[in-house]
Order: sequence, then C-alpha cells, then structure tokens
Amino acid sequence: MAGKVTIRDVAAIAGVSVTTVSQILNGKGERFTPETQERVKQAQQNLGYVPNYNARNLVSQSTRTIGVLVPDLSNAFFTSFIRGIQTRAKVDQFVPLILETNRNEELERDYVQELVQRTANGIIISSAAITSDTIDNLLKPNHIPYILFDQNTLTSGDRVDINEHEGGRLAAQHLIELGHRQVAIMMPKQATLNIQARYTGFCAEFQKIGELPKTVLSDMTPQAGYSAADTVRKLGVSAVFAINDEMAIGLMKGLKDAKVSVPEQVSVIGYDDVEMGAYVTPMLTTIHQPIYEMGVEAAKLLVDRIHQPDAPYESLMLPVSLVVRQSTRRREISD
Amino acid sequence: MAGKVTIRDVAAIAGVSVTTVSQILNGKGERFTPETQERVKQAQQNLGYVPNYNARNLVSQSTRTIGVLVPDLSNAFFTSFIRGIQTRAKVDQFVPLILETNRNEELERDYVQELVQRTANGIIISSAAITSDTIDNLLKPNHIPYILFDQNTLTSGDRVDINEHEGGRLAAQHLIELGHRQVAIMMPKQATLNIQARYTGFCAEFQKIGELPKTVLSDMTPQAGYSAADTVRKLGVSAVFAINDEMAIGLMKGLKDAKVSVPEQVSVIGYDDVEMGAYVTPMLTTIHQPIYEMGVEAAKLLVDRIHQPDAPYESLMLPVSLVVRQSTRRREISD
DNA sequence: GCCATCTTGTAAAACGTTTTACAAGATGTT
DNA sequence: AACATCTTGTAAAACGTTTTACAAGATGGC
Repeated sequence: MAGKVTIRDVAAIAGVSVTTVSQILNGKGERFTPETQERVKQAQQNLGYVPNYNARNLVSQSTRTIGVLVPDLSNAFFTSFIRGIQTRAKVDQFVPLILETNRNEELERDYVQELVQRTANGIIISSAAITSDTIDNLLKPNHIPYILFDQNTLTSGDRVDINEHEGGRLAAQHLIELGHRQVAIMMPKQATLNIQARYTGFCAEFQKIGELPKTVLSDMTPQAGYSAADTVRKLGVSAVFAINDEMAIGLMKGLKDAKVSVPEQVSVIGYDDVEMGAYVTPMLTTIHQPIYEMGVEAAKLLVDRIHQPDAPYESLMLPVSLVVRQSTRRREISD
Repeated sequence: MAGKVTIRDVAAIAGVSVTTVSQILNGKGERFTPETQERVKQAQQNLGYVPNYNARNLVSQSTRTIGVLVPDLSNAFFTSFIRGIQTRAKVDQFVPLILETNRNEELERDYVQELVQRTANGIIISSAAITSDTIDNLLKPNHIPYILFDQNTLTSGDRVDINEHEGGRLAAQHLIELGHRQVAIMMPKQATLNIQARYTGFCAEFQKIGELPKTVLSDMTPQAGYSAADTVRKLGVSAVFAINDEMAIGLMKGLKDAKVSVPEQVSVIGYDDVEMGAYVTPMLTTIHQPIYEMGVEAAKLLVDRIHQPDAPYESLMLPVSLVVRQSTRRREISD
C-alpha cells in the first residue's frame, strides 16, 4: 500500500496542489504559510510518502550517483579507497555504484556503458584496462565528469595523484641505506603509469650510485608473487622491491618455502601498506599511501565538478611515507 | 550532443513513430517489416541513441538493480561474496549496488531507505546490525524482496544457508582428533545467529567427550584478535577456534609476539578460508565456505523472486569443509 | 463483390515528479 | 481612489519512455 502513495495523494490529503507539496517537501517552501507547510508535512508523515526516484530523476536529469570502477575488490587497497569515496559521497548525498572489472577490458567497457545509461553523474575510474577509446566514445559525448585514478590520462581534467615517483625513491633510498646494491624490482608486464612512476623513482635513486635494478615480471597477486620466488632466488639479489603488498606477501611465502630466509638472506619491501602486511611474518616493510584520503578527495573533487562543470580544473598531490618493519635489514657483508 | 538524442529523433530519422522505435529496439518488433526494423536500427546506430534510464524505469517501475549491504568490505569474505553476486547478476542484466554499513545500525537503516527510494528491485542484506524493525517498516510495506544472509531471520522467505553448525563441528572434531581437550573459542559479544551456530556445533562435539570450551570475546578483526592473544595465553588452553580468519591471523601474530609458538604450544583454527590464510606463517588451518558460490546462489534466488514474487520459497544449504594446513597439530603430551 | 482477417503501423495515455508562468486577493503608497 | 506590489497559491508543461487501443490497407475465402 505505502509503495503506491504519490505526491497527488499527499496533495489531496493536505488540501493543496501538487506544486505546493513539491515545493515544501524540497525545502523551497518558505513562501508558504507555516500552517500550509505543517499540513503538507503532516500528510507526508501519515501517508509515509517517499518521492519516486525515477520520476524525480527524469525531470532533474540527475541520479545522485557516482560510478566507481575498480579492478579488484579483494585487494585491500581498493576497498580502503572505496570506503573513502562512500564516506565522502554520503556527505553530499551521493551514492557510489561500485563495479569490479577484474582488469578485463570488455567488462570495463560494458560497465562504463551501463553507468552512462544509468546517467551516473560522474565516474571514478581506477581500472587499468580502460582505453582512451572508451572514454572518447562514451564519456565525453555524454558530458559525464570522470576522474582517472591509478593511471595516467593524457586528457586534461581534475586530478588527485599520489607522489608515486617519490614512493619508488623512498623504497630505493631505504634499501641503499641498508647497504643493498644488487636488487630486483617486481612488477607486472603491462604496467600502468603510476606503476611506471614507482619504477622510475626507484631506478633513478639506484642510478645515482651507479647500479641498475633487475626486473622480475609478475602479476599483482599473492599467487603470482609466490610463483616468482624461484626466479628471484636464482637472480642472487639481496633485496626485492615488490610493486604492491599482495605480491610482496606472496613472494615472502615463496622464499620461505624455498628455504630462503627473509630478511636475513633477502630483504623485501612492498607498496600500499595494506592491513595484512602487519600480520605476516616477518612484518612487511612498505610504502604507505593515504588510500582512504585519496577516496575522500576523489569523491570531493568529482562532486564539485558535477556541481560546477566549468570551474577551473583542480589538481592534488598526496604524499607517501616509508613504513619500516621487519622484512628489510642491513645486508650481510659477505661478498 | 549525443547526450541529448531521444527516441523522437530516432523516429524522425527512420521515418516512423516512436512506438515503432520503442518496440523494435526492445526486441518486440517481429511484426514489423524487416526493412523497417533495419531502418530503425540504423538510425539508432547513427545517432548513438541510448534510451534514457530514468524515463524507462519510470514506466516500467523497475531499475534492474539489487542492493547489497555488507558490514565490511575489507574482509575478503565479503568481497568474494560480492564477486559472486555481481557475476550472476550480470547474467540477468542486473547491477548490484554495493554499500558498506560498517556494522553501524544507523548507517544500515539509512542505506536501506536509500535503496527503497531508488526502487531497487531486491536487496541482499549481509549485515549484522539490521533490525526486524527496519525490515518491517521499510522493506515489507514496499514489497521489496530481500535475502538475509549471514544471520537468522524469523521471517519466512528464500534462504541460502551455509551449514554453519557442521562447520563448528568439523573444527571441533579436528582438534579432538589431535588430542586437544582444553580449548577456547574466540567470538564477538554480539554474535549473529550464524556465528552462534558455529559455536553450538563446536561445543556440541566437545560435549560428547565431556569437555566445555572456554569463550574469549573479541571483535572480528585482526587487531582485536591480536589484542586477545594475552587473554588466550593466560587461559592455558592448547588450542583455539577463532570464529573467522581475520581474527585468527591477528591472534597468531599476537601469540608470536608473546613468545607463544603456533602450533607447537597452541593450535589455531580459523573460519572462512580467506586467501591470506595461505600466506601467513604458519599457514592457517581453517573451515572453507563456498563464498563465491553463495553470492551466485543468493543473486539467482533473488532475481527469481523478483520475476516471480509468488513462487514458493526456496531454500538452499551449501556445504563446508575442513582445510588442514599448519596452524594446528597434535597436542604435546605434557600433562 | 462483400466480409472477415492479417499486416503494419500510429496516436495518445500513462508513469510521478519539478518548474515556469500566471492569478487572485491582500496590502501599501500616493 | 487608483495603482503598484506582496503574498499565497495553482494550472499546465515538460522530462523520455512504454504500452494499449485503434486504424488503414492488403489479402483471402466464398
């Protein structure tokens, strides 16, 4: 019964027109008598009236929805990011529509299209596979504001970035200070630009002392990290920089199973500072990123953009920091 | 420009009425000439027409959306569950709207209301704090199908359950077979019914041999598990059943820091079989639940219910299994 | 050659809001 | 007394679809 109550019913009960009801219920009814306002609100209460979402959106052309595309929900990095988005979005009465794309280009395109159809007011894309083709064909013609995260965009727009280059540099500096010279960096083959920035930051620092890190290819999952342990072992390096924590945790497990002790024989440093890093043995040294805050800022920027499509673009750079735990230590002087 | 193209434009270009366009584009146009069908489709292509979501939903009274409420996205258990839901939902052209409630009753109520306003076609609630009050006041009057997961419901309805009691029993059986007699069970104070089922299953098995497990209260997070280590240590038990893996992992870390070795001095068994369990040291013995499949089944059930509101209720019970790894072992014969 | 029946299409109502433009009466100003 | 200006309210258009009911012409049976 309650599901069928419409604005007309409220108007009838309150003895006013639908216009009046609409105005008052939307906070634009100061110009009406206090009694009228009260009558309308009473009627709403009694009937349990709640405005029809679709009808309302049809005329306002807004859904108060922001789409969020992430590659992998099981990665704690992205769930923290999402939490930041959701929290901030709620402040502005927006709701995030979260979709996992599994780093699958087709799925991603599908979901972008879905979000366009649903007239999402804006989209936060934090997914590697997105092509500029998709953006040009789907997002731009529909004038949907978007924020690309975790990767580059040649297109101008709002940006919320992390100082990835500095992150890579910090990792390198830490290893160098511990006396490591022969090191490896573990990263996926198809590296997004943010990953590449970590890489260049890391290498630049080693280049200063005339060293060149070796590269080990691996997907960004614990399984892949585990499998790469053997390659790492044969490389004979004294330290490894894993481009994310998931990989690092897998790698440590793999080394342990291969009887290589961390950090005695090989130091391991990760990236992201996910919660689990503090619960593995040895506890993972890593680079901390303000992920939650990134989510907050991304949502804020996007909502601002939605409200003011023509404001000048904003750009934000968030800092990273080194978290020293137990998976790195001074290199044994043995060669 | 493309954002503004409407069905009327398509009709004009194709030289037919909007009715014709609507029919053909919705796959109900067999009765039109092949040429007409082709003309309409061509026009759609050329104009890049995509139907307005809100207008369509306004008349069809459906959003092809299912709401999903989860307590904690950072818990791998729930992200697997969500992945199952999303995958299955896509098959039926539905989109999940995922919201994290953080075990906060107010937030939960808010979001249920939000979902009702948005005329979600159904809701999967996997959140502990939900009150029957919320259900009675918001869901039932609006005739929105819902599935309560991870907890009991006194209300009748579709159910997809895990054999939680058996899970608890398996954990107990395993410990008993290893010779453990003095054991503890770690669980939160406000236990949902599924947790209670694990508890009773576990205790029932110990009761058979005349033993009564001690209870240690702890939230279901790694931090809480870590903090509880001290209590566990003082209890003098030889094994602990942690009611989920997150806690178990935290507990193991806490014990390690307190110089209690696992499994030599204390065996630990978890519950859920999250991915990380295989990467901690020692690898975590646990109870595996078919989480992804649960998501799939829940989505399937809900969509069926949406399409056939009056079909008889269905009920499904999925099995659990014991995963023996390295955090449990035979009790040292020392007393 | 007449009537019934397909075939192919359309006009118009309906979905439930928001918003624009207007109206009637009350009040104030000169 | 005449006119402008508030105040309080409303009628109607608009948003972009889907669907129902109907219409005109073609076909076929007798």
